[in-house]
Amino acid sequence: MRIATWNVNSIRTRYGRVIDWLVRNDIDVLAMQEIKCRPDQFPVEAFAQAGYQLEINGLNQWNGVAFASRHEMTDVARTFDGMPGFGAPIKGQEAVQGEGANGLPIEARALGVTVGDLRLWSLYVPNGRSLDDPHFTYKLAWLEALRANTEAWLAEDPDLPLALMGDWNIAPLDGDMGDPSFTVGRSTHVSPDERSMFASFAPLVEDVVRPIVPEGYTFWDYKAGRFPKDEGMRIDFIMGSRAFADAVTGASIERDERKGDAPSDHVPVVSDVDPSLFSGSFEDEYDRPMVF
DNA sequence: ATGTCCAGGTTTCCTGGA
Repeated sequence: MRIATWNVNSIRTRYGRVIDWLVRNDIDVLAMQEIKCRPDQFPVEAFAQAGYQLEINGLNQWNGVAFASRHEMTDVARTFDGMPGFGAPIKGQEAVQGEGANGLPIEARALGVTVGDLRLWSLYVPNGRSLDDPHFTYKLAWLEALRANTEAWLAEDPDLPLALMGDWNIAPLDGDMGDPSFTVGRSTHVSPDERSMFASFAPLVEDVVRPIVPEGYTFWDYKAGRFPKDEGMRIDFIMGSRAFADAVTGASIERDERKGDAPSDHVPVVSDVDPSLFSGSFEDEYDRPMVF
C-alpha cells in the first residue's frame, strides 16, 4: 500500500499532472497541501474517473489541504484541539470557518482521515514568513497544538498507526537546507526554535522516509534557478507513529516531478506500508477488487 | 535579476503569499 504527500501548489493548475502521477505510481492515498481552492472548485470528477475519492478542506485561494484515496475515508477532521487561527475572517466563509484557540479565524491547514486501521493527517504548517513576524509565532503555536494532540492520540492508543504528512516548512538538519537565501540565525525554516519544535515530536512520531532516502530535497523555489542548481530544501515529511513506522517497507522522494511542464515547486514523498502488519479488517478491504 | 509562480479582483496590471 502506497501512501504519499505532495504540496501541489494549486490543484486546479496541476490536477492532470497529479492524477497521471497517482495512476502511474499506483498510489493508494495522497495527502495534498496548497490546493488553493474551495471544495466546489476542486476537480473532483477527474479524480473520480481515475478511481479516487476525495476529502477536501479549502476556504479560498490560500492554503487548503485534501486527501485523494482509493479506499473509504471516515472520521474526517478539519481541526485539532487548541489549533490557533490567523488573520481576518474570510468573506463568505463565516458559516464554516471556526475560531481558533487564540480567538482568530482557523485556516485550512489540516485534514484528518481514517483509512482502514490508519489515521492520516494532511498538514500545511504555517510558513512563518520571517523571524520577527506574527506569522512565526503562529507557526510555533500551531505546531505545539499539533504536538499536544499527537501526544493525546497516542496516549489513548499507543498502537495507533498514525502518520502526520505534509509540508512542515522546517528543514530539521543542516543537510536539509540547500537554499543560500536561508541562513541559521536570520531565517525561518532553520531557526533553533523551529528545529526544537520539530524535534519535540520525536518521542511520538518519526520520519519514516529518511532511513530509506537519507538525502535529497523536496522543494526548490521557482526563483533564481534553484532547481537546476539543486538549491532546495527538505521540508515535506511523513512522520509515523511506532505502529506506522514498523509497517513501512519502502519510501521515495519523487525528484523527477519537479521537471517538465508546469511543475509544483514541491515533489511527492512516498511511503510503502505493508497492510498485513495491521489488524485483519483493513487487509480484507485492501484486497477487495476495485469496481468502477 | 527584489529572480517565479499562483489566484482574485480593482483585470489586460495590480496585490499578497510562498
